[in-house]
Amino acid sequence: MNIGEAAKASEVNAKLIRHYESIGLIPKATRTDAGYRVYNESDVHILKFIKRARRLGFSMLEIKKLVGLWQNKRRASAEVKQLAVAHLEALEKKIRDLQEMADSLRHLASHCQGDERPDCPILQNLSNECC
Amino acid sequence: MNIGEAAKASEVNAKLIRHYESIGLIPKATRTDAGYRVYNESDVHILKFIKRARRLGFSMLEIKKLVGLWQNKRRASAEVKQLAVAHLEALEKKIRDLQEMADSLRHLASHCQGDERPDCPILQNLSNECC
DNA sequence: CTTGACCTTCCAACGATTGGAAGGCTTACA
DNA sequence: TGTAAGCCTTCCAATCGTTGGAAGGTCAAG
Repeated sequence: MNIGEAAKASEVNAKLIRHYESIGLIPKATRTDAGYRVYNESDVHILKFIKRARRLGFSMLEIKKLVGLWQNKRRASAEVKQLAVAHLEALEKKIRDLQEMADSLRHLASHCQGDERPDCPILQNLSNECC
Repeated sequence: MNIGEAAKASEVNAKLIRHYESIGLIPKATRTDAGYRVYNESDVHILKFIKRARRLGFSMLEIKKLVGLWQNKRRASAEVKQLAVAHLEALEKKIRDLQEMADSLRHLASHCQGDERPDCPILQNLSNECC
């Protein structure tokens, strides 16, 4: 399987696969005589694993650790859970932050007439010394 | 006021002020003979405006537009509101996405024993062909 | 006159991904 | 056998907002 076929099979962009190799997230692929990267089902499996972890919002560093734990048959599930919970808490914090922004903005927007007149509580708020 | 004083007054890092100038978000500051940037209260006001807009999650491009609208006394509040609502919707979408990630992860983590044994539904899920 | 605290510019990094350019390889078709 | 399309390769750059450092000039106090 060359990189294009592996990309199709894993649904991970070929460029991204090379990138993952360059940052050491996946091992260096073996090459054909012409220098083409060669992949097998197992490599595709790792790529799919990575893609799913990305969908859960894990960072590359976290995924590197997850892949390591995944491939270590003797890992303790506590290690995985700790990583997952830490990430979960980061996600929840980010959600709270965004929620706060959205709430403020919703409040401001709801008080703005949104017509042709210049008066605008949104700009007033951004402009105000207070708050 | 030199850049350090303006930074203190606006609570915007001096490096960031230079950066904002370089991307055209704020006008080029006048200089002393020695080349030092000079700021006044009005500049600090703009910087505070920018900082508050950042806190609401607006992008630099959006803030550039907001500053323009803010300084245009004849703007229609509808223009501001449109910008705000578009950003609000983007925020809400991001929140939904993160919420989905968090929900999935919470579900997985809750089913993981988190002990010394290797069995781990989190890794199983990431590894699975299905889903 | 020196020291330290400021200022200047330029260059680079973060994280994850995407894009392009320039060149080599493979495959299919005339 | 030639050639053209469509792969592959590497390298470099851009995104976004911010932060960091290096190397050098300036200012104010001791």
